[in-house]
Amino acid sequence: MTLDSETKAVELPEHHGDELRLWLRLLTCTTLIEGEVRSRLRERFDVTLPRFDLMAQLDKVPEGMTLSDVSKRMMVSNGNVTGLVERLVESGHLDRRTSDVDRRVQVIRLTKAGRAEFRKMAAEHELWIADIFEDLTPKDVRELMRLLAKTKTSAQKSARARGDRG
Amino acid sequence: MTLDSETKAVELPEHHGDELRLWLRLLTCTTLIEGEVRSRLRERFDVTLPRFDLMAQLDKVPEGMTLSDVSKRMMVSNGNVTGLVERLVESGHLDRRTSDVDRRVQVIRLTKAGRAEFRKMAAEHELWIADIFEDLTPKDVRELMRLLAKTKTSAQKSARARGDRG
DNA sequence: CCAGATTTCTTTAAGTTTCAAGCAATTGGC
DNA sequence: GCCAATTGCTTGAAACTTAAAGAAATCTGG
Repeated sequence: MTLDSETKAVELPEHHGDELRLWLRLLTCTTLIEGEVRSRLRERFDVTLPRFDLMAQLDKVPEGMTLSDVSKRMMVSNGNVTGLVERLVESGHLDRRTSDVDRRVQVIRLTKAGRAEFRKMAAEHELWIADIFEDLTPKDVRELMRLLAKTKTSAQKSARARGDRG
Repeated sequence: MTLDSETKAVELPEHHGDELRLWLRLLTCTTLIEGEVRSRLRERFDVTLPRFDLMAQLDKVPEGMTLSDVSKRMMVSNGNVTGLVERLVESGHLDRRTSDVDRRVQVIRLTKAGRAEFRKMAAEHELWIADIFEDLTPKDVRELMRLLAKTKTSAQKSARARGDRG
């Protein structure tokens, strides 16, 4: 933040409207896309977005993850994951077992059927996303990636500075 | 989308991973910021994000809005708004009355107390957002605004093309 | 005027989400 | 070995959310 000599008086209320508008636009974009993906998942596969997201996390790690890992990666609360996993185990998509080395820990994995179903959904999902972002040039995509990376870092810094633990 | 002569064979599976990564990054940023704002609203004002968002919509229109208007603006379902409004009327933040010209319609407004409380929260909220985006230069902000506008248009087009109605 | 379609809102069921409190297992210090 | 702190997960209450179905009011085309 550059201060050109004395233009910035101490009491001048700063102008933060631009950041606020940026945040609202970011939120609008995400809500819009999320709603679209949610609709398509429901009508095409009769699956909810949280279930899909959880399965997506597990697909990346064949050997499985603990509930805490999932919770951190998905940025949702522990209790939330407990319920989600319960329903996905119930429906046969997930396999759950207690860790041998630490009996507090639950390790969950995709079942064979769960993985097959996820892969099928993921393939289409990727096409939906490509379609949703179709108007963006490869350069736009790169530039957005860069700016969002910067945004993420900035937000994390701000969260850490506050204490992170409300 | 430019086709340079014959480089693009019909059967070539296209590469869509970049768009997917972009979507995940967008989602991460939003989730991160939303969680941060949610925490601060709770610890500072003991208010939830949906309540704050609803009040923000109403603050922009002193004469009030119908529930449908709110629903469209917030991009949430009708039933959702019904419950939210109910609780905010209960707590004295909102005023609700049936339209004179159309008895199906409910018009809601901020009460004096509701408006005062919202303004207080909004002022701090704006500072939080500025802090969260602090690392971004004014140019970054402009560029992000531009690219997100393009993203929004693209997503809306994609949604419309699908039918928008499940 | 009137029957059918549409719009606005509410209700219902199922699921998602958070926070806070609590339990069980493990770890670390002594 | 033992006690305190920590960690991993579950539970419970309240709120939020959606989709779908329903009720009430309005609109529309005979």
